[in-house]
Amino acid sequence: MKPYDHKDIEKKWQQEWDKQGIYKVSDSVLGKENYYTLVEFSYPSGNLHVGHWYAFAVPDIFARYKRMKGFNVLYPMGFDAFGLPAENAAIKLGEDPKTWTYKHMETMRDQLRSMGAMFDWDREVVSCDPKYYKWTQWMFNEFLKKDLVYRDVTSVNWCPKDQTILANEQVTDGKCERCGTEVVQKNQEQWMLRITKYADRLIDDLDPLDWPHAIKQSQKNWIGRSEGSEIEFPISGSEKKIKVFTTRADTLFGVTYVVLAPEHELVAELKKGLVNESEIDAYVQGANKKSELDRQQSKEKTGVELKGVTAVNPVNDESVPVWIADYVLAGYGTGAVMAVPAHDERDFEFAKKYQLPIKEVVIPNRIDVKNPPVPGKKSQERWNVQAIVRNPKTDTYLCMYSKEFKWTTFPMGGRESGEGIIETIEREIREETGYINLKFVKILGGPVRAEYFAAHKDENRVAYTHGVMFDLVDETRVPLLAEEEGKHEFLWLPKSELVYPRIVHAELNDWLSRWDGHDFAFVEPGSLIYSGVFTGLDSEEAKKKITEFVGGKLVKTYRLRDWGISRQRYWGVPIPIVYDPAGKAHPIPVEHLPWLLPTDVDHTPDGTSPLARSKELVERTEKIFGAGWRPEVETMDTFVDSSWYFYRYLDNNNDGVFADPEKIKSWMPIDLYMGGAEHTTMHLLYSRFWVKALHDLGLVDHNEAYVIRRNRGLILGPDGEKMSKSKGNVIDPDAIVNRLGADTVRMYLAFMGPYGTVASFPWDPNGVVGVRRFLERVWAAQEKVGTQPTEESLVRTLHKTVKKVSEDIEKFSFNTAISAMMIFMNEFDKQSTIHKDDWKMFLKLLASFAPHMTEELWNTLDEQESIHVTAWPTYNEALVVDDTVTLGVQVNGKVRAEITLAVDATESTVREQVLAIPEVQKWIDGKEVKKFIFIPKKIISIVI
RNA sequence: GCCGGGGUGGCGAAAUUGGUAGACGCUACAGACUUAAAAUCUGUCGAUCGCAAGGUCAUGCGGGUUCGAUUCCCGCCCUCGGCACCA
Repeated sequence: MKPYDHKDIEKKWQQEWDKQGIYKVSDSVLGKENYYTLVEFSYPSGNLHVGHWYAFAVPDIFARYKRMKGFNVLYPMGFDAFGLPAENAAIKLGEDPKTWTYKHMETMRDQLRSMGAMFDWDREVVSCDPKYYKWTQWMFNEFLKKDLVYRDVTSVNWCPKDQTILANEQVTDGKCERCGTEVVQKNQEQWMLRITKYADRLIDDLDPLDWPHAIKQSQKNWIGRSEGSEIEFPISGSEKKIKVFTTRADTLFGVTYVVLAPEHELVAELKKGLVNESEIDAYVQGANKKSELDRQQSKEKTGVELKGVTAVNPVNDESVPVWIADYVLAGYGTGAVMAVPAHDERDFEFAKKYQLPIKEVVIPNRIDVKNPPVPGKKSQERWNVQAIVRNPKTDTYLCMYSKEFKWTTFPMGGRESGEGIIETIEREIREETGYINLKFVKILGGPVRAEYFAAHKDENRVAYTHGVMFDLVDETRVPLLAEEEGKHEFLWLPKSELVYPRIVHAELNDWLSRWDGHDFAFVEPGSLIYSGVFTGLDSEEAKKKITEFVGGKLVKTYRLRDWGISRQRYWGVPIPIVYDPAGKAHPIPVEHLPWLLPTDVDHTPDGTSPLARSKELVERTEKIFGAGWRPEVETMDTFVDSSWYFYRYLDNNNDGVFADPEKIKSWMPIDLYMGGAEHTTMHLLYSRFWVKALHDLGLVDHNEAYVIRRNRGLILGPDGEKMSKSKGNVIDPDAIVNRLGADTVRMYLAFMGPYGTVASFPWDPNGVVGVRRFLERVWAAQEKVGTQPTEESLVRTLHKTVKKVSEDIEKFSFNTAISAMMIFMNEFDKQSTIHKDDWKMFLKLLASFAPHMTEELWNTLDEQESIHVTAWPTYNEALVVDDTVTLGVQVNGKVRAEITLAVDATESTVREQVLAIPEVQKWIDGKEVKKFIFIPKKIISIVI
């Protein structure tokens, strides 16, 4: 036997497979169903790291398995080749971005080939190839026709020194990462895509997808649909109105001021001639300087009043002051809010800081669980006060137990008309309990509404109750009223025993939360109060009615913004637009596509878009469209490239269409899409939008591209930290492949933990050696292959292994599949021979994990065909079911013995046998067996 | 703060979704082979008490449901990831 020389074997078979073309994928194969497995294509950064191996080599196991299972599997590979790093290299090293990119792709192709994956390289897609971006441009024009593309002004990061727009990732701590200059916000006209038009569908269509819950949730939050009202506040002495968006129209009576975002269009007009105009200017300028991120990071709220300007609350004609503050975002809702400090935490904080009034208009609404309202009884509205009387000496609280109704209450009573809260409750305490020397402590906030049935009056009550706290000064008591005498027992209870519903007040939990006296806004829905005719309504109902009453509109708003795709960069898809001499934009007709990226561009930044420096581009434009015509000089965001690349794998050479509709129909939607969790709200959302847009254009017949989505985890360095050069914990896959082989590396990655769950796994240099040891044992076992029948118990193990490995691969539990194969080898080591056919069966299981080594072993068995085109083995059902099973025997829930029984044993046949086991006898110890539980194939449990 | 994952030996992890917790691998220790080392092979390996048989405790913490809970319910703690003034 030759030693296991992975270098030889891997090189040999990679060449051989190439020669035989066993990974060429046809669009249809008779009798086979198409199966499309996809992993996000990668950026050609120049070097394959362990992350790439994890991303591509492990799903290759799955793809190979599916193929052996009889599917026509497509598992393609390509490059997301436009992007910033190539351009940075051009600026820094003076290298041409295209040369740089193609050089890196070449290196990476070699490295990817070393994986021994089943990529069909004939289908490769490269997003910077004009044959590809021709169709990116074509789609842009199709979207333009359908009004999905428009031009708008948005703010961008601008470095005044480098005279260039910066991506968010090029800004660190508000400074340009290249030169350290403070970055400012600049308004810039951009090409926008109307992704917001699809906001509802992007949310609603998520439900049926087999995607991780986490992604669905994040996308929903990211889109941030919220339903509310738009309400207009007229400005006193002006024709203008401030339109606000609110989700809490029910709190309209509680508005005490209105706030505009600093960028709000009305600010410039309203500030004119105000006493504090300069202060306002300064504030607006300050806000402009800060990026959105900075603004959100400062915790302290700031603002400035538009002194002299007032807005009119449309619901009650009250005048309220108008402020500007940067906690209000120009880009969300209407850029203006009505402030209700009593019911919104941010408004509350702001109102406290600037001493603005706080008006409570929504109160908690409780329905007593113990004495709920009785239908049919008459209902009475009451204003009540409850007293929480503390005895400071014992730290206990005064409660009254009613002998008649058998309930415990605080001293309480109804307010007579005209009577004050304190006055009322002091009277009630005196009359009901006799205590007279009390010290007032505080009122526990506003009233709480509660509905209950008052048994002593046989009527339903809607009570608005205040809570008041007192300390007992001394125990002096006066005689009770005659009618109160003997009705109650008085209890002094510690705070821990003040629990609802033991104390029957439905308001109790509200008192307890207000107890420590710290103020907060009541942001929950509740019942309206001090709200004119709307008083008593609950929040939900009031939202609609109040909006209607003031002539407002019920609207949906989204956090999601339209997608700005313009980039003032070189290395991207040129936006296929030209401007006529009057400056009007025209799409470039399809016969001139691809609209090529010019090559005569100097990459030194000079404040213009690089394409603007191309002479050739202008000449080309004038030649085609006429004198005075000018080209668009912007390129597209690279997320556009990756929004549709999966169609191009299906038909990557087609010059007449982005992909043949028949081919699209036969492969799409993608059966399985694996990738990184970092793409949750960008790539996965953009491409969903893109596919829906193509669908609406009638170009594809599916509405979603990815049926199953799984996110993979992350491989960490041996120290458990993220790999990084500065930490010196980077694992170079090339070196390990060289030392231990591709089969070992891909199999170890699969063995580290479950795939398809977001977790992180530290690379263990010893662990990978362990996998290599396993492969060595398999290699050595070829010596034992013969024509003698295999020992029966090993055959059984083999068939069980087939079952287990198949099931585990389906679940992406490659780690346990490998473990099952290890168990088989452990069994096999005890035997001296195995029959050739059984050995082949095992090799097939291992083939998708260790494609090179198994091919070599397969080949030595005089097989002509590649192992990878053979069929996945099937197991014999009779061989995987055992006829006996070992069960634990529990006595009072603790396992005390084991028993091996026939699988079809029944309770009646085993009962005597189980009770006779000495260990069981010992624990029963003559006691009565109360219960005998027999769960076939699971457990026996005896209760004594 | 909000949303979403997670917390199981010295480590990576298993556990048919309520049924004998820790499969498989790594590490460590002991032994065999060797002049020696590496490699390989054999054995031990959750904690604790015990000479042993065996007992007790153990799946982040505290409760609950159940004959039985890593799994279900309630309340906490910790941790990782994402988002964060969204009106």
